[in-house]
Amino acid sequence: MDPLVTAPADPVAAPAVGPSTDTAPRRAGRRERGTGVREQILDAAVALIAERGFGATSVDDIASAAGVAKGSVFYNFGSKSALFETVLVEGIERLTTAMREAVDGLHGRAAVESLVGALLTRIREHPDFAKVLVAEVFRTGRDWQESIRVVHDEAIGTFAAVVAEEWPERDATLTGAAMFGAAVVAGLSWLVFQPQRPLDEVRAAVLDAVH
Amino acid sequence: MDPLVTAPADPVAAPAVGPSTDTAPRRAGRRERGTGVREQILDAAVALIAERGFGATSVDDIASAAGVAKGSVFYNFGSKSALFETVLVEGIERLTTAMREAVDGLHGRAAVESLVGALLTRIREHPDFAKVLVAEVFRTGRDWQESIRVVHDEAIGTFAAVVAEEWPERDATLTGAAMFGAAVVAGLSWLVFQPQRPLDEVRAAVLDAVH
DNA sequence: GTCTATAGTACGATAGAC
DNA sequence: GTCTATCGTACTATAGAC
Repeated sequence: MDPLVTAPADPVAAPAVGPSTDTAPRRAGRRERGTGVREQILDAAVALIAERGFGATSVDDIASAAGVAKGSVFYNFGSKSALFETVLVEGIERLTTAMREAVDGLHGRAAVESLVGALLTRIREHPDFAKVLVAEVFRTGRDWQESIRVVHDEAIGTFAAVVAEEWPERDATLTGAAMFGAAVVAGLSWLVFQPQRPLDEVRAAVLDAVH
Repeated sequence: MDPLVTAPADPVAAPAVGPSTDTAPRRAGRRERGTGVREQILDAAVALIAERGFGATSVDDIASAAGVAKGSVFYNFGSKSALFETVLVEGIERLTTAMREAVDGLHGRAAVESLVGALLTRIREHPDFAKVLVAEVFRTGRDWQESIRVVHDEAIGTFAAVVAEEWPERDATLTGAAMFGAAVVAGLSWLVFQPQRPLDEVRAAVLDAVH
């Protein structure tokens, strides 16, 4: 009766090296994503919080999944809440950038199609952040409420701008929320419950539903 | 740096009566919703968990919001997880019933319109459960995963059945997920970010988006 | 800048009076 | 069946070695 299912392999699986197997552990030459203590912690945090939720994920869990000591988490982020807020803010930036690039120069139906495709692509490539976003976006009264409001306004606002420009008779904000919701819920249903299907089918279904 | 902040007035504000100010505390004559220890606990739990999340809500918080002692929570539900699973299961039952009644005898576009209206009405009347559902529905690997899968399948399946019957060329499950997502996200955006607007406008916007 | 060790607290759950 | 009191644990955060 236990989950397993999705859980697509831990980000790092705890190398758990001692403090000084290498004397120069962070030479900072060329560095890929996920390298560097800070990035490792962020990656581990988003993966664990997506599965279990913020409250059910301890800093111990995050630290050992990232292969660092707990003290390093607090040194780099100050508190568990601040770590989570960093996860949100960085994820929002990436999501917003991708959506803005997708609509750039497009209008009306073509803009919606591009936006839905970009959103589904991001959900496929970063499902953990998508889950965290959905779980937190309607929750009021937490430390990171302001960051959440930004996600909501940016993500839905991108759809709303297209609606306002092309279909001025519609309510842009609510229609934008509906379109965003259609793409996100279909996208996560796809990844969580039937991940083998190709992206094109999902995009087609969303566009069938929202046109 | 501690939370506090919002915490918008407890549902019951802890009457905190001693054990026997009344010698016959539960005569079980006529009883409205929310009366009875079990129902008070469930109501308090869904309200608090919707705002703060499962992990950030303690059994102490739930007990005092419900005006009962912590021991009563464990006597009635056995564990914090089991309490939450009860919240989910009972909410699912009510949601499913409402949606099934809404489509009964209808087909195609009329069925979709009725379904969206029923869903928005339920979200307005029980926003706490809607928030909990959205927060948990894509999370894998928790105690109540099976209950979550049931919510997903029932709620989306109701839309999917309409799609399968009326538009057999479409992918019923994904299209149903998109429609469900459109209604839920627009509905919660409405209640959380612009609650003054009338339901009709929200329904119209959702139907604009999904037609 | 990362580690280990620990302080201090809050939590889930249980036992027993009433 | 609900209460109060308490047990044991696990957690966030900090201090200090390296």
